[in-house]
Amino acid sequence: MFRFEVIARSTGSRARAGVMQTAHGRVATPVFMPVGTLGSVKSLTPEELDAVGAQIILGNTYHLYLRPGCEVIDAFGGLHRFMHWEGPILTDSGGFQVFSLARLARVEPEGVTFQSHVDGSSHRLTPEGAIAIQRRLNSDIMMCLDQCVPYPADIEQLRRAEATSFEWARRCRDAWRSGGPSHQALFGIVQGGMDRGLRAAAAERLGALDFSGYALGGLSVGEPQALMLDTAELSLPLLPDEKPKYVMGVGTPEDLVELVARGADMFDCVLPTRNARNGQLFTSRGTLTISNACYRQDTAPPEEGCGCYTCRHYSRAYLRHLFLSRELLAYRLNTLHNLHYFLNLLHAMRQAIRADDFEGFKKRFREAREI
RNA sequence: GUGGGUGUAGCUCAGUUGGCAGAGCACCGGGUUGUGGCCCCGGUUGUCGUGGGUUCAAUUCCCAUCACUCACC
Repeated sequence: MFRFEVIARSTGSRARAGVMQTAHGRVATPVFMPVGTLGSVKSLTPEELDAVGAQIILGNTYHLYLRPGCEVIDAFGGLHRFMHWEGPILTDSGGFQVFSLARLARVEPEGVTFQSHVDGSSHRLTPEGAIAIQRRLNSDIMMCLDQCVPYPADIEQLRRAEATSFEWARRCRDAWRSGGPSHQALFGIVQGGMDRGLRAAAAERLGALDFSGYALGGLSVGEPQALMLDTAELSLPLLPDEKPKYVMGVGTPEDLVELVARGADMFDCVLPTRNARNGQLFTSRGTLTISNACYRQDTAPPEEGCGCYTCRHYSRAYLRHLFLSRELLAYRLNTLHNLHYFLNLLHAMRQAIRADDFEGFKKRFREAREI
């Protein structure tokens, strides 16, 4: 059911364009996936997401399992009908959240025991359990349970987390296969921190497990951008060329351009949506902090020439007013603009790769920010 | 009219046994990378109600006065 095909490659870089076929539709890559952790891309309806160009969105196992709970989503046959989004959905396994949100996470070979950040209740998440939950959510792409390590970390800590993540990946794959042929895809996640030897070994041995696709985890966890890019540059070519490659949790527009150049196909990041709610707008010339006093009487849209709903109808002065007044509309309009910017950026990259002009695209992208 | 209370940053209020005036919020910048509309980091702001007195020094002690406020008549 799940298929991926590379349809164009850039000659001056590793950038490539492809098509991913999922149970709920096709996705053109490279792609940016808006994050809808709790079954909603915050402040937007699915119709608006569609209109702004979203092809696939993210949901989160950890969050949805804790609230509203699988039995609620079961009644709808999965997340799609529950949230009224009939396009593709990728669910994160919850590994990252257990370590970033939950209290008292304890890792054992069997799985991870943690306390809910919602009500303090105790839970255990195992690789098999993570797959079982994602089956019930009925996502198009499931992710393996893994262990993410902050930066910096010592080599022993990295080694242990990578070993655990690999073992869990193997068990996730077995659990996935044990149910017979599935319309759901499963991606493996490469860990190993910023240690080159560990990363390379992790990428190679995970690549042998024949997942539907592969992800780089544990990036953008506090390391300098150059180190993140170096780590991705080292790891991406070591993963099977015919499979989609997903860099998790990244990143800024600059990060995305640099990672596409290094062969990445998929991204997700909270930056466009979260920063929208915090008043930061992304434009081709850089970021714009809408609360700044210089926009108080500015009648121009956030970005001149931008085709998004927000820029076609509203001024910086009005958006500033809405944001400072904490009006709900501020979150919606800012989110619409930022997602439009990110999705449009990826659209432009796909076109450039297909026309084999990715280098030209990069040049124009950089020049716009230098003005 | 009588008695009491309160006047300190834009707002709500600390404080000083007399020694360069503080907090929270607001405001102004910055941050945010597999999401808690959260949070974090910097910064600006004062005739200390007014006028006198005592003192080397008063926002602080004393006197007067004004404003607001409460109780009683």
